[in-house]
Amino acid sequence: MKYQPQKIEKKWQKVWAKNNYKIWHAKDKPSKKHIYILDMFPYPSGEGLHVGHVEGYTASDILSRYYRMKGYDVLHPIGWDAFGLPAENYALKTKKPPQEVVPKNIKRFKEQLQSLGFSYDWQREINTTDPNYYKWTQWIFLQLFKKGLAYEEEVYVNWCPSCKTVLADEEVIDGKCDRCGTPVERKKLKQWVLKITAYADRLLKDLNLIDWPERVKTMQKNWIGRSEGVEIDFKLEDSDKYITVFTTRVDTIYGVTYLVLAPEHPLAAEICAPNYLLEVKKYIDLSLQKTEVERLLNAKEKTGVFTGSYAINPATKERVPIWISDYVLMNYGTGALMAVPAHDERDFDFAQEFHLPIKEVISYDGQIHNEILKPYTGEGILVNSGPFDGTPSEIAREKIALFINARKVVNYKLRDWVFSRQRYWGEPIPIIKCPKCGNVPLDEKDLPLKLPEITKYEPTGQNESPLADISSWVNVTCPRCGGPAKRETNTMPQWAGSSWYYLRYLDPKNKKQLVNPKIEKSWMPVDVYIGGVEHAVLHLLYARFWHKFLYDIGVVSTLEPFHKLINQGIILGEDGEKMSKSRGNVVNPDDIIKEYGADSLRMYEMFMGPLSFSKPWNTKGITGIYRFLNRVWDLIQNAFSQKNKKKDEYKLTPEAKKKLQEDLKEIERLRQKTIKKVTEDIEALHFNTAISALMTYTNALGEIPSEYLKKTYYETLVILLAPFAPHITEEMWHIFLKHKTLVSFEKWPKYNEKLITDNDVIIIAQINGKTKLTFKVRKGENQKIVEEKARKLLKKYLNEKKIKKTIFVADKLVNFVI
RNA sequence: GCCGAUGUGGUGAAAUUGGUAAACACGCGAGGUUUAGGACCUCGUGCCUUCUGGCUUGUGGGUUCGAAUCCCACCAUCGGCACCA
Repeated sequence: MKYQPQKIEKKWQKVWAKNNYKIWHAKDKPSKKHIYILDMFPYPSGEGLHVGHVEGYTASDILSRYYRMKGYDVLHPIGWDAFGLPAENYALKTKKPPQEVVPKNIKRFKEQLQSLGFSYDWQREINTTDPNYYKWTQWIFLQLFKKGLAYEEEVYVNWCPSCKTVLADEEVIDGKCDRCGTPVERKKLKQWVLKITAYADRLLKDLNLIDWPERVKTMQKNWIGRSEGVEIDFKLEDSDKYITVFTTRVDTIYGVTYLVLAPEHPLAAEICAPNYLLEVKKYIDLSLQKTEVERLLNAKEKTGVFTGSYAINPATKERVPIWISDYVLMNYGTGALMAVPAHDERDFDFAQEFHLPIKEVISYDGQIHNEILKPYTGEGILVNSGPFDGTPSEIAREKIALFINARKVVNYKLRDWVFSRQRYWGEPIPIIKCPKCGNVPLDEKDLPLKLPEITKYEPTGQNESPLADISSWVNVTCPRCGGPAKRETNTMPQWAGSSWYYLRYLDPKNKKQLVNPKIEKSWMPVDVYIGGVEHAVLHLLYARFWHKFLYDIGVVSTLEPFHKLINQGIILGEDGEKMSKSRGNVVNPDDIIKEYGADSLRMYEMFMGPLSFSKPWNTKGITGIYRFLNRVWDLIQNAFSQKNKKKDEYKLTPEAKKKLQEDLKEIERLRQKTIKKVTEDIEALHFNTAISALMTYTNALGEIPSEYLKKTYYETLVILLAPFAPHITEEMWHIFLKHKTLVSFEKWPKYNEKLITDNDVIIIAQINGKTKLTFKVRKGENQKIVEEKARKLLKKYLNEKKIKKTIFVADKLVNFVI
């Protein structure tokens, strides 16, 4: 009988699917031995599943199947992240409403996931666009609102003219929209904002509690961007007003030769001297029109304008000119800075451009330098700094801060999360805008606030969501005063639903609570979370923020949602380039499954290399795995089909008999070794080497006539292979090994460390650290005997030379230094 | 520029408590089987060589009896951030 994956796989998928996948269903209250293994849930796009999904999902499936066989209660759920721009844009493109397109895409994704044999708990399936789900997304928003962490503010926001909506900072890459690549514009708009900055410190600090890849932690650290410094007030000349600046380097205050305000700074126009006003206004207008891309393009060439006004340096009492320039960002620090051109590159460039003085105050060698060709940005000894001359930077910072009465502050690069979108396909924000009462939250009992079905869902581009056009939905009475009011028409961003979905899996049908606290406590946190690195500062940061908030209001019991994070690498096309339609190098999993079967696809992707590496696809490589599965199939089929095969040891020559005895001993050692290797490799997610070990074991089994091998040897292979290739192993277990049970729930074998090592060990014989030969001795053999043996064997190399030193490592090596 | 990761055969890679470098595959070569192709099976396959051995883990140095592995400097590739005061 030939191995026919197409037939076998369908057959076992049907068996597993019985009673809505009951066999994979996790208990609400697990036993102590439990593990929560989570995938980043897919966005059901129109393109269907790609091989990158398959990689991460196979890894988590192997883990889940392994831990089930180990006797764990395993929670391994899946669902759909279906709100947001991609689905809406796809709907617009195909001219069908999202309500129609999204379920179709989900259906296709579900079929694809099932065709791969993933052991998901489908009874816990969730969908972020289901009102029963987003009811709780809206509920979380209301809690944030009640705690003052969701607020409306007129801010400069990123506006994508193509997607016709505002974007969060995290969604802007190099000044361009993350979705469509259009350069974003700056617009001042009133938007809903979530106060993620209130959690900046904890988001940073608690990175120490979690087992995440270093690079993801670093990205989050950089994104949060904490820096300690001081705020200093510079009094304006001839006025009582102050300009407050932020600096991390108060030690350079004697080197301040001018101040700079951001063009958006509220005082920018106000402080301007009358005869400079025209110029200043022109500059401000011009810089506000620039897109972020334009502004960054010529970052090296500084532009700016003098206001004609001066402020007083609180340390030197000197007057310093006040300039305006777009190299100062309004949304960092105070939107104003003290410029120290001698010790800051940007200030240096600006000072050169406008011929402003450059004054050295930090010396790297204690000397004073007449000419400064390059700013020195490091620390050193203060010079030209009055009473602080000779003080090291670090100490000077403390002393000067005290001297001028500066306030210690901590600044973050992290900005509050712009949370409203002017688009249709998202969760409606549950707020009513009343002319009298302001923003009134919806009563919790009125949730979910359903997204109305409409015919015109194209974005308007008028800073409003298409929902604004449905007067029957928009116009309501104020729940507080009963007067006429309107609903908030903006919707939530794509990231809302995914910021807490891992909690809903625990209790997906609960109508009264987001999650039952008892169930939450018994499963959380997520033990292993597998997904792409592209979410490092988006989803993973937002989810941590919401989780910490939910912790504060008592909904969850853990400080962090995801204990261990694994990033799978990107699978590149055969040409080594990123897979893309335009390059024509996309590999479709459906085609591979059709030709080789899901088991081969799963195993190939695991065999390609370490999970976290980016690696190119190689269709030839999959034939290697396919051949392997065929070999396993034939091996086991042959072993159990030739009924008449008999042991005929008596026919063997004494030498052959001896060899057989040794081979049988060796294969038992290898079996033990393989169990150990596969077990440890799965737990460490080293699937590529686990598969190698299985191949080695299979090759060795093939060397020995099956009539001399006990059934256990083949069973071990099938069991160890089961998490990787669930279909073929289920079939072999049933058809060839004649079991009535499912191998998916067979007990994972244990190994015996004692049986792994031989009585004989191989000793490496070296001269001056170079290996010359190896020889066998009994395990634990006496040092003298081993050395003597080595000396004899190495005679021709040693030839009478004096041995200066001998290094002996028990059971490992002898090294003669001559 | 800053931060992070990585560098080993023709290819994907293995070996990380320092102890036989290249496991397991792909590819390639030879042979078998086959009408042929494909599939399958067997053997070989880091480089150089005077066949004795010598060399080899991005480059250069160091520590050590011994380094892919530890330390220092440099180079390259990938990813992230980038006028953040």
